[in-house]
Amino acid sequence: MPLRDRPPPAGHQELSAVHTKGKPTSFDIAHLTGVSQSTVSRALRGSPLVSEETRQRIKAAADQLNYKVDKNASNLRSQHSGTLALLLFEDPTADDSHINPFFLSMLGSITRACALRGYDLLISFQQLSDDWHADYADTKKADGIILLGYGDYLAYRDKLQKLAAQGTRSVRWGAVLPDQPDVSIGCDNFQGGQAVAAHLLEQGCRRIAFLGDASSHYPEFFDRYRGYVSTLREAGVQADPALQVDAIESTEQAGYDAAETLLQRDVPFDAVFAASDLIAIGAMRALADRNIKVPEQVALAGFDDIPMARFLNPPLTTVLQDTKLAGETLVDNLLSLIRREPVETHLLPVKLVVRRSSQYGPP
Amino acid sequence: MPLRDRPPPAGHQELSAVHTKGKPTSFDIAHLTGVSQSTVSRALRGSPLVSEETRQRIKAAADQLNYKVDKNASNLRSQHSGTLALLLFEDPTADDSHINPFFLSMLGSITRACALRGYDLLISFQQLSDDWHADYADTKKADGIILLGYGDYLAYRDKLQKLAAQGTRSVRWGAVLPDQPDVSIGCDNFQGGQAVAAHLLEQGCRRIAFLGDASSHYPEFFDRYRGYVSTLREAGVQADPALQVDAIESTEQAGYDAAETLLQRDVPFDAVFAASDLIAIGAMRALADRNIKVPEQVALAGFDDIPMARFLNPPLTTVLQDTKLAGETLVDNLLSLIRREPVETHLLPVKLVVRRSSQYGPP
DNA sequence: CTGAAAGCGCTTACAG
DNA sequence: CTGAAAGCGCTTACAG
Repeated sequence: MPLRDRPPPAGHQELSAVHTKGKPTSFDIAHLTGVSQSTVSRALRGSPLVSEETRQRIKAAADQLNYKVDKNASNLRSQHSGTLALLLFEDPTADDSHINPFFLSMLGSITRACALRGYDLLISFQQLSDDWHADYADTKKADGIILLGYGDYLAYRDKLQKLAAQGTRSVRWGAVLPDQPDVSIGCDNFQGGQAVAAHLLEQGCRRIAFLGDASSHYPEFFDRYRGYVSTLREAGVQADPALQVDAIESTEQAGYDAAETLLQRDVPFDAVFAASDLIAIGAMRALADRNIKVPEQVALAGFDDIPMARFLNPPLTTVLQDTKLAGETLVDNLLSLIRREPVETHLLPVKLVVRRSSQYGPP
Repeated sequence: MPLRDRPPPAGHQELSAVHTKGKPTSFDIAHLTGVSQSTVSRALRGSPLVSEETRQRIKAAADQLNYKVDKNASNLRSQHSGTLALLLFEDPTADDSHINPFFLSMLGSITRACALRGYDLLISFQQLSDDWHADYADTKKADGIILLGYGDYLAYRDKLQKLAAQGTRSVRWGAVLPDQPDVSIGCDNFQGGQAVAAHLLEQGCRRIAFLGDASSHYPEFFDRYRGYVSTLREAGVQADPALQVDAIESTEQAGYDAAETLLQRDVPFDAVFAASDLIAIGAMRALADRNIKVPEQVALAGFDDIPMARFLNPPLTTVLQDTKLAGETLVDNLLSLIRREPVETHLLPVKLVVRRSSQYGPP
């Protein structure tokens, strides 16, 4: 009652018949080298239980037959996949080929961090409305999930809860909040907001508008806003509610619209702090459309330091988030989680990058 | 001699003991619904062999237990993975978080195309020097591979050959060449080069420089170059070899350096056609550093239409590659290959996008 | 339409 | 250090 039709009857072991069909298996290597299949498996995975000489012979045979371990089989047996999944979620956008460049940078650094640690990366773009908890980890395609995206936190929060309840290992890029159900890693948005406000105050601005949602729906923007308010207050400047306009979508269009709204309110302002670079770009266009000069009439700053920020006209002052460190931190913490080690939330440092958009006078 | 310790002895079938340990399996669903495991498997995969009533019961039980098919097991058994792999290869770059934005767009559209067709996407960034043939397909983690990247074609050509020899199904984004070992899909670079040249001639330019490698090492650039030369010739303008400078790396720095080289040659030119937008951005900076005005003194055009092209100062005239269509075409053709259907190479249309960088006078 | 059985290609106790 | 066996959780002939 054999479980498999191979191995062939003894005596055939040295025959090259093993080449004939399909991809070679560990049994083929075993026949070729005259050891058991278990030994082949051990040797190839670097087990110390195999003698050096045997290992060499087995590796040589494997190379010769171009043998590769079948991951589906090894994953099934060992119950882990050596794969992480990246879920990039976003508000549904009309033009679907435009992803926020900041997330694209993150994606790059996450991919590299995974590769360096010997993990593969599955990637998936999801609408916030999708049932994205029900995926990779459940089907055993991934050992853990990295969540990345802007969106209404209160709307996807129960999805996070569900993920956690199912025991799915996940880390999320985002604000670090007191009562969150998951592990999150984010940059110090509060400090970033402070840095921008301090810089704009230094430039002599006093009526600094904020473009971006300032509520717990968008905690990252909210923290940036709070940092800005706190620094203004320390400087004895009152944050005028008429100078805050929502721009929830972190797109150029949302930024344009928010700036328009601000302009229509007809309250004076001498600076604009946009909650993201994309919003800043839209605001820049709205100001240009009204012939308002940046930085001469209005100073402008963004957040993220996406690649195009330095190529804008004028180049955009913004807050650099270290995406390389962020990607590595996300991956390392997820791997800790997978190994069932204790993990804490992290707050990564940010750095103000001053460019011409916020500086009065010539560069 | 049971192959598994479950199912438990008859009579326990209705017990909720199935919940107790780990993730549920198809056997758990079978016990719960009183059918065989085979039927569960069939029902869940939508086999017409199962009665509607049974299927409903099984689905309900599966939902209740939050059962998900283990992909490792089903992939192992059915010998396909429902996954494609994307290999993004690039010349080694110092700063590893900066990927060519054009490829990032492609990545987005490929990801979406995969999702729409029910496939998962593994992604991996590779150095050209790596042995990247030896990966996903061999280990059965992916059914096929999409190759994407700039690089020295002659250098990675035998890797393609090796891939093909191993029977790995793959498609590549790139130039469509006569004797290539694989299926490639690319945009009509020749026509794009023609369009740029025709436009610049129309603007009155006669001494049009070309920044980018013009050899079979970089077939895409070469095709753009050939399109440019052919259109010049048709207009009775001789392409001056002194006006062509290599910029093999498709980075801003390479563009800057190429423009510098051109300027040092001290030959007159009234336009620059950069083989990619990144090269054009570098050239723009080099020209600005010498106080040469674009477009007043030198018209400038790029290729790719990366997102930042329209935000440059001045906005960059360039050639739009339809990344959405490109991603879909790549995925569809790879799926055809996997189904062993005949597949041909494709040439996708391009579109000239005229912006201020190439237009004399005010916009 | 349904079930019992085989088997995908590994890893990992277990025994020596 | 090595081998024989069990078993990971499915899919898919095969038989009814």
